[in-house]
Amino acid sequence: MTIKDIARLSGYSLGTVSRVLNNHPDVSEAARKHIMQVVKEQGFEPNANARHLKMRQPRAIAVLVKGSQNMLFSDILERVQAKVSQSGEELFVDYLDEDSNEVEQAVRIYRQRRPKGFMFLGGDLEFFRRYFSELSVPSVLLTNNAAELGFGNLSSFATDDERAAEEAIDYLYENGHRQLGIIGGNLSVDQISFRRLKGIYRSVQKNGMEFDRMLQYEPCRYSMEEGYEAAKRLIDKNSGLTAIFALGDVIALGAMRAITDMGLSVPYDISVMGFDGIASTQYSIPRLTTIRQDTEQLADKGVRTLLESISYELPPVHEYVGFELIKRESVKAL
Amino acid sequence: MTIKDIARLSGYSLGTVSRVLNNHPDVSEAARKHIMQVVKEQGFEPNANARHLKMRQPRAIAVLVKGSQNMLFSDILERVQAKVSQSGEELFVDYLDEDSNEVEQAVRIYRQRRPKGFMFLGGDLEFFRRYFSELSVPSVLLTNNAAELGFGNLSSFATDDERAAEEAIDYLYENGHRQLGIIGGNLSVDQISFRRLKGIYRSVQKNGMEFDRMLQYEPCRYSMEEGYEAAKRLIDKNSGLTAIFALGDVIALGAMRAITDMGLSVPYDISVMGFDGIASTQYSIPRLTTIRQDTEQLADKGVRTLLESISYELPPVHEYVGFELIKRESVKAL
DNA sequence: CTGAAAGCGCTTACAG
DNA sequence: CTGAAAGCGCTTACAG
Repeated sequence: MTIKDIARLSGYSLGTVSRVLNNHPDVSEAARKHIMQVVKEQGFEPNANARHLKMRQPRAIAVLVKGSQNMLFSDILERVQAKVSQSGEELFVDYLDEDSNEVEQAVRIYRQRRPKGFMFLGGDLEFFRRYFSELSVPSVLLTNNAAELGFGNLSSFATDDERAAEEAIDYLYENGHRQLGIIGGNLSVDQISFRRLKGIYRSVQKNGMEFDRMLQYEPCRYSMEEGYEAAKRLIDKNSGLTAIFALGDVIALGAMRAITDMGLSVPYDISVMGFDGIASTQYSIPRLTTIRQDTEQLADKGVRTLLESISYELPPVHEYVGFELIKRESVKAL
Repeated sequence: MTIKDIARLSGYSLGTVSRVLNNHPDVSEAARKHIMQVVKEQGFEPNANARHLKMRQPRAIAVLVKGSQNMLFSDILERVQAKVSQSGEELFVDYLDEDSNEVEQAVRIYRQRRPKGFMFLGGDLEFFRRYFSELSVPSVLLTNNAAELGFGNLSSFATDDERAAEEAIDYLYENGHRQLGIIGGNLSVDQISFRRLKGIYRSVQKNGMEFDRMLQYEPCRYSMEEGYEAAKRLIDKNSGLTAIFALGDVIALGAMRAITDMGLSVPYDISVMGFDGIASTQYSIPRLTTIRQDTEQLADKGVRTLLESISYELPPVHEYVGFELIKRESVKAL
């Protein structure tokens, strides 16, 4: 079933059928009606490959997601999908490992499929610095700020990780905690955890606290499993801790389990705080105190900006969206 | 940059370049080497639209996932992706709402993109019965058994939900529980929960227990939030329960939170058991006793069967993969 | 082993 | 308002 069959069946020419299918104005009402009816009857849908080949400006927007198990990203993706499909665009979703090169992958996808825009859920600025110049279509990076890169076709929306982490530590400080442990991330590689660490230092200094990186920090990846192990290592080498700030909720969830397994209680022996605000933190026992990233804003601004910069020539924008410190049960006042 | 440019740059014809790109055997070593070098230099990738348009037998496999927040499906998807990309195939992933019609969506995708196979993560047999005949490419349904439908191009791999649920209840019975509550699913619509319910009834009868559907069952969707509410409703109307079996882990996690909020303890006042075996059940407090579905087997058999039936004409296969009852902390012996 | 040519299913100036 | 025709970037018989 091709457009040719529809032409034959309707008695009109190829061109007219195509015009009807593409909602061109210069076609008679009679033709439109008749052709649409045949299209319905046959359940015909134009072949996307042929269409894109011809149109040179394809409909699809590609989304690259770093980590398929990342609940924060699934949350954002779900919203992005709703908004994009509402605007009639097509979405092409691709998942990558947490530490693979999303920009190289985007370049590959660009050459193969010519999407008209890219949305990155998570991204490493180093990869962007090195490879992004090969990408000429409008793009948006979510959850990481790319202002310093200065690319003309790359916008970004993120949480102000530094300020958010600073507030987290301030909150712990206000609640009487002086011996803090930090788990998660990897300062040398990952800018996001680096920024959060920076905010942590700022609060530590501002409040006149001590911070011994050897004794109070354990890096780990963003998973419950690694959060569990990191918390154990940290507590093993530093038994004086009264609170642990995890750089991600899943890390925090793993840490709470580890603390419990060590015969300690959250929050009576050790308080725990997370970062992200994923749904399950509301149902954990105890409920997790965390910094909620505004996934709705992130998705909304991201999609709007991407769509706009596909339609018009616009300068890139780099914005922080609000975050919220959610006080729940996992932090105790000393 | 098209294949034409590569032809010009390398001094060979279009056809030869194409042959090199597609690894055809009948091309000289010299030509292959030279052309590949030019391709490398230019970072050229053939346009997928043109290729698929011409080849009529496209590379892509489409995966339809019901529910983007479903951790069981993300787990399976991650494995499916690894296996498929390892075999050099392309993957097209599309997410749907939990209750939207995946088969209609597949028909739409088929007409637009002509994938050479479909993989369904989750699926409603009613939708398959009504619409699947419009799909003529090899397909595999995961986590639900489609044997009764008898389609020649649809295989399926699933957990034997009935037996698994029966074992779950047996286990609760062996541990002294007689007053059971069940939450989750919706017998009238959803076959999977219907099968689990069937297994539950079987165990109940076999063990000579009582079961009053009004007082011992609360349907709900697969989310922590609904699990939370369902558990509350159930306990409110029936205070004698000693154990709750949730038809999904996320439901169970929500239920544990609800029980705790009611001032009760898991497992000392009420035992809780889940279904699925998602990773976070290992880190919840208490750790959740559950039925683990074998996502590795599901993904492996699913991908292998799909790939094979794309290459050869094979009769469909419908198999159950093993499951495992994981005994953890949320169930107490009475 | 290689080139010239047809054709995949569409869209869109160009005439009329 | 409509049709005939060119062409998007590829692949693959068909000759040689």
